[in-house]
Amino acid sequence: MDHNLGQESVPADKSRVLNVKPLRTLVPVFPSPSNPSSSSNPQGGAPFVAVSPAGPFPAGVAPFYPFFVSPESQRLSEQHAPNPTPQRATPISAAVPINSFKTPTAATNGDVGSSRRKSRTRRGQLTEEEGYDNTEVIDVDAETGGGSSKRKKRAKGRRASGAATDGSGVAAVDVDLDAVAHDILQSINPMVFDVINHPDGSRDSVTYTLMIYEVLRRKLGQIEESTKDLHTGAKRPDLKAGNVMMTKGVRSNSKKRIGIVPGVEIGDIFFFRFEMCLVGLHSPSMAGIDYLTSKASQEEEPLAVSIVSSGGYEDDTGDGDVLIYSGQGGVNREKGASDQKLERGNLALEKSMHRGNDVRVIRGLKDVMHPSGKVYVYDGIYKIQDSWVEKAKSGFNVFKYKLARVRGQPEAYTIWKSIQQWTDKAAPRTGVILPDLTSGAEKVPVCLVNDVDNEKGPAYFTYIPTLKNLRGVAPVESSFGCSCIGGCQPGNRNCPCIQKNGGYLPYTAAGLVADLKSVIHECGPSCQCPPTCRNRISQAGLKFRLEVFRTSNKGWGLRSWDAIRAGTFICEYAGEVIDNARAEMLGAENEDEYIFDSTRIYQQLEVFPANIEAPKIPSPLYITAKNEGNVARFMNHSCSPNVLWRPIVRENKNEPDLHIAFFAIRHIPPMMELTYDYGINLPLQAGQRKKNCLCGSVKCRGYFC
DNA sequence: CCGCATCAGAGGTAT
DNA sequence: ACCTCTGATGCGGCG
Repeated sequence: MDHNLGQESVPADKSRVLNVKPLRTLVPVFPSPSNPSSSSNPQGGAPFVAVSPAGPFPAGVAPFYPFFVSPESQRLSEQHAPNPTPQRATPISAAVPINSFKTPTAATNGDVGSSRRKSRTRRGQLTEEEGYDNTEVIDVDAETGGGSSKRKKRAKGRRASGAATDGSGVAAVDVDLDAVAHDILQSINPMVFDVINHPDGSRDSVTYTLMIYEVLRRKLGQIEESTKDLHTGAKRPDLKAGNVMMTKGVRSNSKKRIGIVPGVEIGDIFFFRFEMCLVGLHSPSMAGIDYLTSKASQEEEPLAVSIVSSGGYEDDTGDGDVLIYSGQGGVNREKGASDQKLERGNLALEKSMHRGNDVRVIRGLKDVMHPSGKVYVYDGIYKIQDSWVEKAKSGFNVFKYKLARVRGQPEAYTIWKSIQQWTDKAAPRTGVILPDLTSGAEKVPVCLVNDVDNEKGPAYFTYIPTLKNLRGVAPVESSFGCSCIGGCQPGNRNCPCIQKNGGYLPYTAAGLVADLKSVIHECGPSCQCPPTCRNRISQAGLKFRLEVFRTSNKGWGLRSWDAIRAGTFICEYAGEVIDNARAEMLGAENEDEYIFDSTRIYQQLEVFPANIEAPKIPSPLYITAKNEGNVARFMNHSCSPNVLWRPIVRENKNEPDLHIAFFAIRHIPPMMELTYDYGINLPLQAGQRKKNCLCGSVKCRGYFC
């Protein structure tokens, strides 16, 4: 937590800054806090307060943040009203009609969004009751185009997934996937659809689309594996989730376009082909070449739009800015190999070359964290320089295209290449101060890097990989853990740990959090399952090759050499558990900038407001990482964070083992800073200690605690 | 650990 | 109806 208290402040006494030694004894040296307005912070009482955007807010507490306002209007409201009264932050019933879910009937989907938007606008002017009554609910099922043959009876009505959380802890046997998807879509903040349905994409629309896809995909996968023997469930959750999104029109940039795609940034990464489809980057669910037909482009000839290079055709080239791409065709399921023809994608590439058109390039790479899977890196705009025909090994003709990256674009694929070189020791990582600041305390080294200025490192602290809890925590209901000798199995309805999580394992097979549940119940000391149990994700230590680096204006920060998938556990907040009084004292006097305070309110995911309830955390948790801590102490604040924390309770007879775990909330490309929302203490008083926020996001609210 | 084969799939285009 | 640089899984070979 390297708050920068004004970059103008003078760095602390440099003589105290370490230069050698095991970094186990690194201790932070902070510029003396220049925030005089510290006042006592009466935050007692309220246990963890997580304000759902939909409220309700704690008595006497006003929302500090206009949750339901679009980024644009939000900026305005912040400019004009320092203490914004959220005009639209009215409570919304749990069941929100998804009135924007008109299935695009016309194949030319460009205008669908606008018509939908219009209806939404009109709706926005209705009174609250009218706006949320159910008369206009569109039955999602009635509109389901494909996959209807698979639909079963909806015995449980709209709450098929309710079985997962009804407290019985028993997963429903008869789970209707469409009903589950329906429920998830229903739980989405309607504001999100206003953003998504805009014909032109935006960063928000892309982010929301991907978040919804993730939740759908993981939920469907979770159901699938827990009901495997019953032949219900989607074998390919990625496809099923994508199909649902397409059918319901939950997608961005549905109109194909040449060149940049609004809201999709160079360097963005994807883990499924469908993700790129849903945000309008590359539509085909499998094919490598996307193109506009002559009809769609109103031209005489087809034109290429984007290509995915997945290495399937040996497209290797040493240069990160040049790509040799093979055409499509020449393989037939039954008839085997043949010559490729100048048609479809091949023809489109040819025409694009002659016109000198932009072509988007996505590079598919092997995902080192998940060797079976791939990661797709959007590498920006290329132009086709050359094309020719080659004889492939099979003896048949293959089209080849040489593409060169347009200059002046942000780095993307080359970052991956650099990291690979550092890994292979083919090139040194410059600016390394320490190769491993954990001194071996973690399984993976965490290097300390500064290629910005002359700071030699953070001040002394002791690196500890996990939480130190000297005082007992108030007991929750007694539990004695599970007896899953070989590890907890998805379908096991008798496992008490699975029951505590509502009938499903909280983590997917890939180790991602399946849900946005407020509290995660992991197996713990009183369980008989092995450390490799899938329900012990947060106990396995660091997996990613993290580095603590010097930011340009926020002191030290944290980032990763490895790409991090949304939903992945990153690390816990290690440190020393302290009590409320001590936390208040240290915090109020600005003696400790490394306090984690579970009572701080932070912006919840605005996509699923109704999904978020106040976590039933046994008691408020205060942790200081000033003298002892792990990598989490270096994570900076952002108002548009890419990381989120969740409380984790580990089964431990009468002594609940409470931890704070950090998860990625979106895909994070390598070397992008990891940040979470520190939140603020409530009630927020004028002049209360606040820190100026430097996150630079358009959603920046200006301060945090 | 790695490649290979298998196979059910999806959207979009072509017919 | 046809096409496709998927993605999960299982097998056999490799060192």
